[in-house]
Amino acid sequence: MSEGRPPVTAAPTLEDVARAAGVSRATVSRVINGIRNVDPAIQETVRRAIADTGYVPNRAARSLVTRRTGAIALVVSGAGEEDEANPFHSQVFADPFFGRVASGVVGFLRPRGIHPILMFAETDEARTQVISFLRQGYADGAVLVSTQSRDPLPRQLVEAALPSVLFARPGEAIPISYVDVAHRTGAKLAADHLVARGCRRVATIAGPLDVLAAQDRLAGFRDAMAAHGHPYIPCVEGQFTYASGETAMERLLSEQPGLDGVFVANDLMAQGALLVLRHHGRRVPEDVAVVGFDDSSAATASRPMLTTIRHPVEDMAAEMARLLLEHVDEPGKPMTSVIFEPSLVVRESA
Amino acid sequence: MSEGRPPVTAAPTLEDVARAAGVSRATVSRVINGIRNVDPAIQETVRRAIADTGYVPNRAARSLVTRRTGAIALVVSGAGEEDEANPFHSQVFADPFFGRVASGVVGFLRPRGIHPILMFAETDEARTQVISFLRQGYADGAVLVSTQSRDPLPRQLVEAALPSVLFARPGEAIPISYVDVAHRTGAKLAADHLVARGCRRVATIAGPLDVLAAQDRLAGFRDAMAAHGHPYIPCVEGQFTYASGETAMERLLSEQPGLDGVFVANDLMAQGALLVLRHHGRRVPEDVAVVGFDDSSAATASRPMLTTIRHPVEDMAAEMARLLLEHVDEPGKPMTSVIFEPSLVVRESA
DNA sequence: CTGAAAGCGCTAACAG
DNA sequence: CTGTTAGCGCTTTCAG
Repeated sequence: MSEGRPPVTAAPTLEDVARAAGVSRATVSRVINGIRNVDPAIQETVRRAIADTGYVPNRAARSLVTRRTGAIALVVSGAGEEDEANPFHSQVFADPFFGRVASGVVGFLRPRGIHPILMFAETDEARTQVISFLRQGYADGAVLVSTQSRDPLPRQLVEAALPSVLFARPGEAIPISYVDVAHRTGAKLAADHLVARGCRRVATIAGPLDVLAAQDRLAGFRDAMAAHGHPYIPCVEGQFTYASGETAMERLLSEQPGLDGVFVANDLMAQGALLVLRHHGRRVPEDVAVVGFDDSSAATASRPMLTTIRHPVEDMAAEMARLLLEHVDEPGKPMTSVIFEPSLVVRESA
Repeated sequence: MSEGRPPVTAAPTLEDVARAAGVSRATVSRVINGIRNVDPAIQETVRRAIADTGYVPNRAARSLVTRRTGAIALVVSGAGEEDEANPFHSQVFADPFFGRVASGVVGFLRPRGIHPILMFAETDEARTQVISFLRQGYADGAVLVSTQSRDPLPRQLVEAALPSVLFARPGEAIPISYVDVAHRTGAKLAADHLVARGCRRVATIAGPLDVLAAQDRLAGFRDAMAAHGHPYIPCVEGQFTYASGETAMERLLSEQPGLDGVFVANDLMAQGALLVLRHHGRRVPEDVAVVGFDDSSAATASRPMLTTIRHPVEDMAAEMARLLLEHVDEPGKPMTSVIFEPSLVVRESA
């Protein structure tokens, strides 16, 4: 606008602002960082100078001295059947669960002006890259959602002393903070509901049993059913995917043709199961009652809509981010775990 | 292990490596950055020293001097019905289209050691934040997927001279690179198929008409049908969501009870439409043929499986990332557009 | 082919 | 309350 503005080529620096305001760099720095002890009048002058020059702080320079980047990584770790046409990250995005976690993290971080760096770590090489990436100072820490309990990344993060928080209890006992849901309580809710409905021949489709959550849901369900007088619950293992739900239901039906109730360890598999049930002419919930787990978008998208166990994934993810920020701000902070309680959502399928 | 390693507190710097290798910082810097003109023997010594000290370059220091961050932003811009329980980012993650874009971007970037920063820009405030964020040097540029044609962000990016590439042609004519698919060709493919099947009373469910892609699909479909001798094609506008597909189909059915074919502007809406059709006892494809668009996961998840128009979203996204990297490396590079050709995928619904 | 030296833009003591 | 002074760790001329 006026000729006072420097050519667009070089971005204005603190120095430029200081000169324009007739103060020192330090003073400008103080007002930018909201440190008090700056004369209100001068503050005003400085602010105007900032606006006039169009100054924007240089992040690299700042983090060089503060040793903080103000960024955090959202890493998804796991195994997944690697395959040219269907790489790991693509599988991850296809799972509504991941979307909810990401959404919760973003929802918490964004009002604080921070945006997550998205990383995937499905191979040893990728995991090494993640660690090295963080050590280079691309981010101050990581929130991690892992899809298998044998994942070595949590331990690697701890060993590298990188602030991090997990979604779900780690497979091995290591000093790291995490958030989780009371899977067994959720499974019990499902069992109680099925029994209350009058189901007598109940089976279950579990998740992949190398995932702790899947183990807990299965164990919790069996325990609760045992308490109701049902000592044996047939089980088929799935992979938490739609297709594996179909396959599992198919098998369950052939092995237990008389079943009248099934607890499925997640909604995606339950959706697949529903389809197979219909194919076989079983009415849901009249002939077979189905209870899912997660209350994901699949629960309301399927027909009949799923009765399921809801856990507050977004809230849990937000808490995970909150904990991470605490650990970043306060390196000595002791580890914590935050366990959320699930609840039963009754819809049409049971 | 040995007492030679410094206490874990301070990360080793170039200086440390140089000392360990008995050379200068400059030399170490050269071997790290793969600059030739370094004696092979010294190179070896330096490499060993790097390994011994566990040195990792400091990104902030590097980008302070290179003026490059080595990071790029993946920004999703748009409107979306903001609502406490269902914020924009959560809607985005629920759409399989976004997952495919993200997956394509990640697939391209990851082998190159770069990880995207995820940002959402659904309000003016958020958009300003995105610009300021980029100007601060959090990333070297942005790939942008926008959900509405009036989005001001593309222009803002151009004005701020920030390297960026769009997914889809911008709503206004501005000098910016983008990738897109030939929507009209895709719509024509659908029309041809429906006509070839013998459909005579055809209607369409369009996407939100403030989205260019939706406009093009509708116009392309109508043009092609006109060429086949069908001058008038009833249309109901949807929002590219599952629920809006249901609503739209419901309306179409009441207004055009005799229809025997429908082109739905994306798979998610088509999935909703399928459900309504079944509800009303119409067999698909026998009574009503349905063609979707996208070939997203919804296409194979719905029953019957969708006949749809496939476009290579992942490839397009990868190309978008590739273009961005080019623009970052070569600031003067002229703008380009890359248009991909769609194809018809015949499954069960038509 | 290698080293010395000059910053990149910012914050954080430390004086005043 | 404000200015001066050191660097943060790295790349990059410029000499040698």
